[in-house]
Amino acid sequence: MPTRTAAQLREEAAREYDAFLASCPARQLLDRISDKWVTLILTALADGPQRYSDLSRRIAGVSQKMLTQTLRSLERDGLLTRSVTPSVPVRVDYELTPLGETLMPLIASIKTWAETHMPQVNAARETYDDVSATA
Amino acid sequence: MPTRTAAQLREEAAREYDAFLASCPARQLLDRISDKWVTLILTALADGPQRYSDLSRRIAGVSQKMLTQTLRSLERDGLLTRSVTPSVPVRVDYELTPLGETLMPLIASIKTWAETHMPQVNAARETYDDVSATA
DNA sequence: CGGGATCCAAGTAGATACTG
DNA sequence: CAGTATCTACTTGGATCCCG
Repeated sequence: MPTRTAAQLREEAAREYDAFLASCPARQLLDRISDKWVTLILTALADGPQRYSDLSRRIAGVSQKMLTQTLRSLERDGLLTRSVTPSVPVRVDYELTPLGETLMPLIASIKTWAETHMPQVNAARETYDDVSATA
Repeated sequence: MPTRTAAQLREEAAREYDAFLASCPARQLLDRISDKWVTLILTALADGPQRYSDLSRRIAGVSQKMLTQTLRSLERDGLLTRSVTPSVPVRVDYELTPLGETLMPLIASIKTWAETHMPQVNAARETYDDVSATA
C-alpha cells in the first residue's frame, strides 16, 4: 500500500492547479470582466459619472442585488469610485477611476474581434448542429 | 387594474434584455472565452496540434468531463478541429483552425493588461478590505 | 433613493464507474 | 486511448420584503 492513494494524488494535483490558476493574473482578469454585468456597467460609466438609478435604467435587465453587488466589487477592485451625497433622499454617484479607464481599450478590442469574427463562429455552430442532426 | 401588472412589465423588460444580450456579439465572445478551460486549451494548442491525453496532462486540473465538453464546444464553434485516427487504440488530435488562431492576439492583449494592471487591482482590494475591517 | 437580508430555484462542475 | 453516463454538491442569480 502506497503512502498516498491515487485519489489523494489526484486531489493534490487539483489543489495545486487551483492555486496556480488563482494566482494567474490573466485568469483573475478574465474572471472579473467576464461577469455578465461588469462590461455593461463599465461601458455605461465610460460616458461619465452616473447615479445608481441611471445605471439601473440603462442596464434594464439587471436586478438590484446584482447591480449593487457588481458595483461594490468593482469599487473594491479600484475600477470605479462610489461617492455618497448625504442629502434627503440620498444620492450616490459612480465614476470610473483612471485604472478603470485603462480597461476600456481592452473592452474595445474584444468588441472588435466579436464583431469581426462572431458571425463565422455562429455559422460554424449552425453547420455543426446540422450535421449532428442529420447523423 | 392595468392590463399588465408591474411584475409582468418587469418580466417583459428582463426578457427583452436577455434577447438583446444573447444577440450581442461581444457578450457571446466573453461568454466563450471566459470559460475556465477555454483559454488554457487554446493556449496549449497554440504550440501545435495535440492529442487528448497531451492536453489532459498539460492542463493538470481539468476533469475528463470538462475537457471533453470544452473541446466539443470549441469544435462546434469552429475554433479547433478534432481528427480521429481509427487505429487500436484510437488516436484523437486537436488543432486550432485559422479562426481559432485569430483569437490568440486577443488573448495576448488580455494577458498583457492583466500583467500590467492586476497588481494595482490587488493592491486596491487589500486597501478596501483593510478599511472595511477597521470600520 | 439606494440599498441590506433572506430564501429559493436552476444551472454547473466534479467524482466515480463503465465502455468501444 | 478517449471518451460516456450518472449522481451529487455547490455556486449563483432572481424575487421579495424591509430600512435609513
